[in-house]
Amino acid sequence: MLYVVHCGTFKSFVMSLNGLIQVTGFQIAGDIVGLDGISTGLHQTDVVALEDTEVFVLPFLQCQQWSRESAYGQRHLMRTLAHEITRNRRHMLALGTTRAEQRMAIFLLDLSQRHERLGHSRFQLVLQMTRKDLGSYLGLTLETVSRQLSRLQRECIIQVQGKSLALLDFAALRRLAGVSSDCSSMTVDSIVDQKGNFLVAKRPT
Amino acid sequence: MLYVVHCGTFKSFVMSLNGLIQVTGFQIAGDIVGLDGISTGLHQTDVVALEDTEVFVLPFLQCQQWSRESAYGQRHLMRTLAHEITRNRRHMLALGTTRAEQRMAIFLLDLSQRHERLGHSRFQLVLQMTRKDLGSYLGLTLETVSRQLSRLQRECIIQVQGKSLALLDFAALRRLAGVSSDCSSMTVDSIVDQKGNFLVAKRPT
DNA sequence: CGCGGAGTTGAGAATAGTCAAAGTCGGTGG
DNA sequence: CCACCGACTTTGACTATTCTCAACTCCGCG
Repeated sequence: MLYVVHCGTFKSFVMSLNGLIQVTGFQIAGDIVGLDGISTGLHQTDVVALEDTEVFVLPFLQCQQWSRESAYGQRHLMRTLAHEITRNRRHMLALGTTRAEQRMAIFLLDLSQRHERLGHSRFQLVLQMTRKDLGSYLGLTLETVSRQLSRLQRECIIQVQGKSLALLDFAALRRLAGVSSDCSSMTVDSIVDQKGNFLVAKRPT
Repeated sequence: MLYVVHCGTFKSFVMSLNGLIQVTGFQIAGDIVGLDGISTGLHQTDVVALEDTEVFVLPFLQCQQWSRESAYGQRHLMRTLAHEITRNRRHMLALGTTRAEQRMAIFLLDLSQRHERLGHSRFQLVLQMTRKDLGSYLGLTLETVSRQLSRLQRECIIQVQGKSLALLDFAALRRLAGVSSDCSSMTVDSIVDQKGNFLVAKRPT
């Protein structure tokens, strides 16, 4: 099953056998839940609603049929999957190369942008997730999350009041995030070498 | 274009506008390169060969056609995409929840396992990537990578000699990795709550 | 009013990063 | 064939960031 979020917020997370949990994303209206199980029927990701929610249910079978019958449907499905992959890549980049403050800034900008795309304010939003969930998503402890938020508030970049949040200084946030927050505009193409060395050594004829 | 690796090793990485680079994976024989551009035709990931390599080229169009014409082809394509997603999720879990030592152990076990699946030794392998690439992949600096390898060697768990590597003590490696290395065996299904709260609040009729 | 979960804050510890120096390896050209 | 060069690696000392543990506060709810 796929689930298309109609309203509300979800968190999705993976769990390892030894009980470790990593939140892999937060889904709001328009997002799709359950992509990872699309072929096997088995989900490796769990999902929990963070507030009252509504979803549309989309059975895999129907999805596959749609994809087979219409070029548009196929294209759309693959685009969605590919988008999920690049989204995850960007998050990995954040987890692997940035510090707590920068990660937080990237997250806030991303959330704001998604809110805006839904027709809501980009300044005023609600953090439905707990600090712990947010920490897990960002690869930080809940204390570090709390401290970062406090710090951003002290510097008058945001204003936090429990779960409600106001973004006061986008310029500062973007500066902290590095330009990297909008790397979605990247269109680097295909198999290219950094230094002009060999790329694809040979192609079998 | 999709590229199926026939022999050799690739690294794939994403680059943010400000020049930060994160290696997102290493591909060996049997792996597929270029999935992220499958629908848009634009790749957000670059790929570089780490040694002499051969690849099979698979145009998107052909791929889509195959998928449309055969249920098996479609299933296979989606399975591949979904697998890529879960693989990335697992890596995110590692990046977000583990320490350097544990990450290194997980990586070594994973590499060994993939080698074995190709019919090679699971004890003896070659790290084609530089320490810097490996560090980038693991979200660590190259110095930390080097130190971790040295430490594992000092404890007689592995033996390193430049790029060639021998795994001496799998039990110890698995212990360090936590059981999490084989979370591929997880079959948790679908939308489930942690505490038995609501899951999907409502389903539109 | 008191309880409990969530959040904040502080102090000290641990982990990983930074900077710097020295060592290794492989390849190139004299 | 050997010396040298550059890229890669190792190691050490020091620093910065983040984690851990713990106390305390805030808020919603019975």
